[in-house]
Amino acid sequence: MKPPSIKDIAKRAEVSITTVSFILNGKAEKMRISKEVIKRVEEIIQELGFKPNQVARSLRTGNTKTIGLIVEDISNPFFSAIARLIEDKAYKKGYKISYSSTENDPVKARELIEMFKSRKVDAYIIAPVPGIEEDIRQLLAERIPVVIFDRNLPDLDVNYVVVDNLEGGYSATEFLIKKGRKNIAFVTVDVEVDQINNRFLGYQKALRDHGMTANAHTLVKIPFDATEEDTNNRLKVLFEENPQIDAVFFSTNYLAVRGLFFLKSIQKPINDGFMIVAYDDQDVFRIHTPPISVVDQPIEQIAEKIIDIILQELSADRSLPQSERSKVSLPTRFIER
Amino acid sequence: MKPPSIKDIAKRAEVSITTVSFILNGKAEKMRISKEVIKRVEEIIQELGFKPNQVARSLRTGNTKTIGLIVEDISNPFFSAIARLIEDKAYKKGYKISYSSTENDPVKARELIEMFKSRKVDAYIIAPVPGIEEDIRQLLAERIPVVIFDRNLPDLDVNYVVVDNLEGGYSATEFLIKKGRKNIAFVTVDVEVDQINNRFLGYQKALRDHGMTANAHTLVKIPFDATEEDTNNRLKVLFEENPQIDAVFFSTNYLAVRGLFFLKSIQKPINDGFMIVAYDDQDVFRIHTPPISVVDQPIEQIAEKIIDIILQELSADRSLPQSERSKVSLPTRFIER
DNA sequence: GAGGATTGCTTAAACTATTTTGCATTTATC
DNA sequence: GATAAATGCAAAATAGTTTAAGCAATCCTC
Repeated sequence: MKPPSIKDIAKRAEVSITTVSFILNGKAEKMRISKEVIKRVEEIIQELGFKPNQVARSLRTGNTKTIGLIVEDISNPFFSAIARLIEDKAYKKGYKISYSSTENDPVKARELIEMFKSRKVDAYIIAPVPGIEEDIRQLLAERIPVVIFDRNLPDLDVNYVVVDNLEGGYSATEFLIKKGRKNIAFVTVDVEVDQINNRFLGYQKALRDHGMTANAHTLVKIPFDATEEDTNNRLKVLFEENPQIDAVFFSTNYLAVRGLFFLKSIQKPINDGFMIVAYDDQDVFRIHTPPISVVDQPIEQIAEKIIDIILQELSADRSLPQSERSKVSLPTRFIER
Repeated sequence: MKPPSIKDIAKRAEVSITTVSFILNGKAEKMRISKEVIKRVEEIIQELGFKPNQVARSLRTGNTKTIGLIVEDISNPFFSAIARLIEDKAYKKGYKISYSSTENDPVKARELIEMFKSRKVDAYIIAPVPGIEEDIRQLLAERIPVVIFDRNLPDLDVNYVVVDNLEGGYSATEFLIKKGRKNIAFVTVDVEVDQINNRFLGYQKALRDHGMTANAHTLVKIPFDATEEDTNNRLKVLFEENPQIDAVFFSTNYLAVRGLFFLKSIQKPINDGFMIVAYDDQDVFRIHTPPISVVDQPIEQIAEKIIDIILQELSADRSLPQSERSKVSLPTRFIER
């Protein structure tokens, strides 16, 4: 019992396929199809429960009504929250989302772009990894809408939505300094991405502005694919070799979570003598005792901006000369707890 | 600068489209295409960077190499973790995932299935809502692979992967009873889904087995779309009207999180005199002071089972008589903290 | 009042990029 | 010179959209 095709509808209504197509696509008026025919066809569509085959449609029209979402890890709360918000808005415009996780691996990222290309997704939303600049440039050359977010790729002229990570890093560090911290460790992920770099630069700048300098010994770079155990070991070394540390700034949400577990495991209390700040406002940080101060990213705004840019480009006449790229940088908000 | 099509390759190699197609699909041997031709064509494919148009391919072959994932809310850590694990395995077999969130709304769920149908996804992974039985039955009638998970739809003969929620509810409740709790409240979501019902039944059974009965006053059903404020108000009423409560069992992860925030806000301590258990092992529960005991679902196993079933059905010869449906129920694990 | 344009409706055929079936041609073998 | 093997292609099919054209009746113009 195959689902009916447009041909079945046409046959049953005793009109041509074209006529059905016009009616389906709201061109009945323009093509001056009689009210009776429209009614008859629509009734038959109802009756047989006909739904146009989107694949055939895509082949002919060249658009799939699908947006490709490429992130670092869809199970990271930051990305899944973004995914959820984007999905909602896209859905209202008839777009579906296809997602993939890169694990910060440029090879995989490139493969994913290839895969999405062959699937002819209409637009791309990408949390990029360095090393895929050329692939993105390629997309742009084909005039396919692209927005990158979370991180920028500085030498690429592309729409982006990021937050001011330098400011974010600065505010977190300054907070700690004002709380009298003298030895602020910086724990980060060992990936050369723009947003992480900026968080570090903000940290560095805040230190300098207050007459301090970053200490190479208390800067820990943890590989993205490090296990929890591995992470713990590195943190252990950090604290053993640098007992003077009186605060830690974690540059990513998941590292901060691991850090909290680690501190709990070694029973190091977080208090007036030892402070923590994290990136991203998540439940864990609010619920922790004591609560953890964080640099909060405006997730709703980020998602909204992304999808607005995408939908706007999708609806724009692509034959016209391209308008300016949208370059959006949103402020972070430091939440003191 | 459009990407090249198979036609361009054929023209450049001075062979027919058919030949290129055979080479692309590894049928060159079988179709006795000469080594030289194969080599020449492959070189040109390389040179022009040709990637077959998956849309055209799908139209012709009838499969899209896409799996539709329909969950309650992709930003819920339980679902996003599942999504991530499924994605990995599917990707290795050349499948992509398209996702959507139902918000427990049967109307939206039905629309999503329709949308996926018109997009001709090859298989469905669904965390179902009551009211979509008929739509799923329809899919099954068309012999499309479907796995439902998280919740079962009892009157449907379909593959499913669930956990033993009755046992889960039982173990959590029994733990509290053994800890000497006399008045255990049950806070749940007001949706008639199988897994939530079973958690309640487990709770009820444990009470009965220990000579107690569920108290209707300490059973709180919170609408799925309730705001946090709304949730707080309901919890406030619960505790004000039932000061005798000495434990709460939250039937879902997000309600437990809200509950913890609420308890924090009214400064009600969690200790030997007042205990909490939650569903799903999440960071928040582990990091909380004191740590919260939970009913842990084996997420990796769930994801693995789901995708195994799907991939197996996708690779099976659909013309053959259908083999038995897979009905998987995995054990939960109570983690005492 | 003859020829062309317009109107209102409908349709045949082309097009999208690929797979697949059945057939055609060439070359080698005896 | 017939047969078989080797090699490759034409054309149909997939399910839609879109273009250009057809038809009959009416209107316009010189």
